[in-house]
Amino acid sequence: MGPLQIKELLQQTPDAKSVTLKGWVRTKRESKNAIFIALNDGSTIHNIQAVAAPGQFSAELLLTVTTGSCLKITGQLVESQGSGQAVEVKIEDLHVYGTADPEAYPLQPKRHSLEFLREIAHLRPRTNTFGAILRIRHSLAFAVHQYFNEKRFFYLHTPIITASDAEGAGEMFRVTTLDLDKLPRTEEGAINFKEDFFGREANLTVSGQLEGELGAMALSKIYTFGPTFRAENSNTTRHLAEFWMIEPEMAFFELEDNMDLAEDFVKYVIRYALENCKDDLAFLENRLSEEDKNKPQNERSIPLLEKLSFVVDNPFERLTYTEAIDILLKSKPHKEKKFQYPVGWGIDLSSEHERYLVEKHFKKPVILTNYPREIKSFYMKLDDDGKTVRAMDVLFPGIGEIIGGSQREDNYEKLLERVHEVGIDPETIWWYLDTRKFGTAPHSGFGLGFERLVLFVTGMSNIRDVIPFPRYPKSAEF
RNA sequence: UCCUGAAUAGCUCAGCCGGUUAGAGCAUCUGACUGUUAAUCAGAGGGUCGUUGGUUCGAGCCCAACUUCGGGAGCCA
Repeated sequence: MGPLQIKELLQQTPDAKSVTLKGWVRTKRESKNAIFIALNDGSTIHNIQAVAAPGQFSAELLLTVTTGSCLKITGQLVESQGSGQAVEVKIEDLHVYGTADPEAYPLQPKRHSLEFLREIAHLRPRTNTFGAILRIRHSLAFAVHQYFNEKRFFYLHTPIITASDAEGAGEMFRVTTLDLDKLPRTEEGAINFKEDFFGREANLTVSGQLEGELGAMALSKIYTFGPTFRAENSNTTRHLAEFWMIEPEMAFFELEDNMDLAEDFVKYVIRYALENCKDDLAFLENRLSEEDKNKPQNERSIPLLEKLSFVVDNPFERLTYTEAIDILLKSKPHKEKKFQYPVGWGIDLSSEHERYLVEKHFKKPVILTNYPREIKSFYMKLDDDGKTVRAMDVLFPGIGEIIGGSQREDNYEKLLERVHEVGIDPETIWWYLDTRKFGTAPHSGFGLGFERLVLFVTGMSNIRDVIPFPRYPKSAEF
């Protein structure tokens, strides 16, 4: 099963047993009586210190041990003579797997900007910051599956390629095998997609929800967790063209059950990270507070662990859209005309409004419900007043909307009416409408953008830094 | 896509009112020192200033376009 990793070795008792280390050099320090090599293999944020005696190895060999080079070291695990670490490895044999020319290797032992690291996304996982982020990302993904498994949800694999263009969740990436230089035409001159691979137009999915509902109407509780694609020309710190989405869908869940699940779920995965990623979170918290030292007092943020614990330990604030509008109308920024966009019943809340509610008024996560039907999707269940729908958005400080969900319209006639209203051809989603024809049931679900969750938990500020290889307009290098 | 700011050494930045040979810190290399902790001290090498065009006797600095990046907004998860 491979050699012991540094994470395990650091926990062992230093009894001079022979061990093998494999990893990448972070720093090398040479002194009169000893040569110190800090080695990291990504299993933990911590490095292990390996020590050689001067003259033990040739100068030529030592010259190739530079930051970024990869080594295999065998030696004895002993108690460290220096302070700063409990154990270290007394080197007996040293082999260089791969060198890293210090003049050419871009990661040197100094602080680099996140913007620069984005340009070298193939190497940035080797930094402390990205190592921590990627390990936390893994733990959160694992917690997602563990949570749903414990709650008896089934993991449903919804298609990545879809022929449905009715979801209305955004611009789509086209999938085709047609020769772009020689497009087949119909007699009318339009592109003839009958000759395309699927015999029709196809795209990358923008959401697995509609297929998720099909699963819920058979298995009762399902969730999806997969990549999602939006061809929007969005250039922000919160959007990606390719991102991972978690979408549970539950039969016999009403809006309140949906909210309970969303809150419980988010708290569970954050708690999992708090319990299982202590070292990485502590590193990121420290990194953030170092950054904060350069900021004026009033712009400093609360420490990361404190922020996460607060979210886990306190109930989310729940209120209706109508109540939220009332709060905004009575708010100071509205009275002083500080809002850029006008406030009034019927508006789609802009991020300044959401930020006011979450960050200024309630100072905690907020769940907004019962939005006007006009600003929400066709599949959301109409309230009895006919004006609002059973929608819910979970808003997080600094992130904005992290979850969007609703109770779904389960009445065939009402759903069909909405389909016509928003201009969807019912023929294209006949299979979706069939669920309301055959054994319809009240059901609910929501979607959570995984990267936004990772953004919140790591305290990072740009979504491009919480996915290994971000995809966004004009960027698909790696 | 819109608004706004930026682009100078490997990285992070400074560069005065347009004027001789473009500076610093970190990194790298060399030396000294040291059971060191992203060590410390000294020295060295390294850039034609994003691209194109323009204004000018003269442009890193002024103007225009383009490209890329940051921040904000919209769309959303």
